[in-house]
Amino acid sequence: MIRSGVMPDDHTYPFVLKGCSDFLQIHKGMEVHGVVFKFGFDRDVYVGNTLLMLYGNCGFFVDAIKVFDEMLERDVVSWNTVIGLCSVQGFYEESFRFFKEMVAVVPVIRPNLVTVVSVLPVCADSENMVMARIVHGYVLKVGLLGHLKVGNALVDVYGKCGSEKDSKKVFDEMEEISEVSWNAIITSFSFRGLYTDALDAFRSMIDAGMKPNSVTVSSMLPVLGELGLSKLGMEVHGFSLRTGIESDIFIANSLIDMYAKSGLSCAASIIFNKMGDRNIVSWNAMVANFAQNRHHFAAVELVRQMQAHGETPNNVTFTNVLPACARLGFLNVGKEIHARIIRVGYAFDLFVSNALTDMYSKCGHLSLARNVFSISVKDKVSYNILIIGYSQTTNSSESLNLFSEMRLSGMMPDIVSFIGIISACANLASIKQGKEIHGHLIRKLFHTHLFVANSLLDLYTKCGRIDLATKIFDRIQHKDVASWNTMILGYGMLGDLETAINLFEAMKEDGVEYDSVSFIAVLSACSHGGLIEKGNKYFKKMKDHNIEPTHMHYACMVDLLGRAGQLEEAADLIRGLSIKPDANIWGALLGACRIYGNVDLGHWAAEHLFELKPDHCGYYILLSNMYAEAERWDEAKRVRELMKSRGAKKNPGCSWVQIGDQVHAFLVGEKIESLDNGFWLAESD
DNA sequence: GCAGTCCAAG
Repeated sequence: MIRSGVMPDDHTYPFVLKGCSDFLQIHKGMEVHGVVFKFGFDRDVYVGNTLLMLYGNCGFFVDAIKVFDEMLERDVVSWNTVIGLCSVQGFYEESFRFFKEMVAVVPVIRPNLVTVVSVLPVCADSENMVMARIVHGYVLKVGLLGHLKVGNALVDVYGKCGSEKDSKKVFDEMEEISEVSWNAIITSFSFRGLYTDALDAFRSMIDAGMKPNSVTVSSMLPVLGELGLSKLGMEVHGFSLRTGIESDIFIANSLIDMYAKSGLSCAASIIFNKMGDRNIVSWNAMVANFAQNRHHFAAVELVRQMQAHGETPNNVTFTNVLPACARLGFLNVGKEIHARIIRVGYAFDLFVSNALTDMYSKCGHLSLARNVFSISVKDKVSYNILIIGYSQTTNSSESLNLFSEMRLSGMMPDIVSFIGIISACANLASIKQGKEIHGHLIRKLFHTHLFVANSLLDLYTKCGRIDLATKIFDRIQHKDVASWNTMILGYGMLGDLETAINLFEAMKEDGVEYDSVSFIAVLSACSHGGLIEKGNKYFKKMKDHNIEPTHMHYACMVDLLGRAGQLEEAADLIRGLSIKPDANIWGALLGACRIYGNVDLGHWAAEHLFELKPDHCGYYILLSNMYAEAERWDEAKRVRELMKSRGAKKNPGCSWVQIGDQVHAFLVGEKIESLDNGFWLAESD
């Protein structure tokens, strides 16, 4: 053009600049900017707007703002562009400032539809309800509400700001509704955790004759997963296959999530394996699938594999894999991950730091958990993790301290916090404090919550108030397996074995499936009552319920046989085990040998216990006492010396609370030594 | 220029 002698004018430059902007040719663009400036064309509003877009698109945000500031004339496009740029950069406050300026300072230029639908998502991202209402007010004032896109954006923004009621109100008043509107209202509900409402909206959408699209499906699948409606999920899966949207990566990812949350781990794996291309979300969903469905090792392994596939773990990956480490007790893997988290800068992510706190707590390192907690941002969940963590240690009173600290820092305790402190009171056998909390719960109407009621059962049974526990138990509408188990354990502990066994039978009639703990409860009741036949019957019954006996079940059986004096049978049971016997099993045998004075078998059991728990003084004392009773003084002395040489420390004296605690812990399957040892220990010490 | 997938505590 120039070569042919025609001079470009102010109508030419916007096109040239637009070209530079679209192809991110910043250097060419700057050259043109120079020319424009030289000829004074930059005063032209169109030229100014294209310069703004050029710098904005090429990532030169500061230069873009400079252009905007220096513009002599601005139109609505200039304002909309600068608002859009701020929004892309995440400068939410600047977006709002420009919007407000536009409304107030510039009377000729009125924000239009484009402005509104640019600003509203910014309100949504920053969850700024105040700003959303300001924009909404403006929309009403200038009559923009009739526009479908404005309505949709409002429905969305209210949902993201946490007010599904406002979403619904806008939605109901909209003149025109599209699938986008339906999708927006569905996500509003699901964002607030109102999954049933989301499902209702989805059904209404179909009733209204609107066809769900891929966005609808990818928003609905997590809802179905949360509600555990895998059947409906499968139907939606079928729908996706028929309509050909199943190859959409969002859909595939949410299918993995839906199947994972419904406990259908294999179905999730099939989707994952079939996927053509995967992104980080696909891998994360799959890690979550393994972690949530108790394939903890596979979860850890998959994080390795994803890196072999060139994917870098992010904050979500870490929050997914840490619970798996916690459950496996993989402290060292957890520490490695922690180091990695610090290196890549995710340590300040709330979810990540909470997952780390929980990992350390579950691995039994409360002091490390506390370290993470103290240097991180905290929310209710952070406190709850530690409250629950300490509640299961000998330092349960720390739970109560944290509970007060949490309230002092202005956080409202929720159901989980209460479950934690009730559990702490139960471990402290602190009935007075427990009752106070119970009263508090009633005032808050939390007491009817199943998990809360179950922890109250635990409190009262541990404190020996089975009468109060029974009162609560009878009032629970839909008792779950834990409610029944706690009561069976409670009666078993009290020695009311008949009631314990009756409850076990009643549980089945109530339609509640037995779990592993139910059998521990009933077997220990049988062993305390010397009910060998019943015990054997229940032990055999486990197979019918597809429950693999664990160490604890075998320990109960050894205890059952041993207490009844069938020491050889108990020893045979141990010899025939396909798993390596643990301290509980040997401990049960040793306890029984002590009762019947069988020194040889006792010695055999103790040898294994010394190997498994060399620092534990109780076993040495027990064996030494047995030799002493058999008047085998030399051997008694030798065991005492062995104990000294290994540095095993005597436990401080046991109060009845600690004994009760050990008894209960034994019954519910904690790895604390067997019942008798607790009593003997107290006696020997 | 409006709608979408993965995340911690019981």
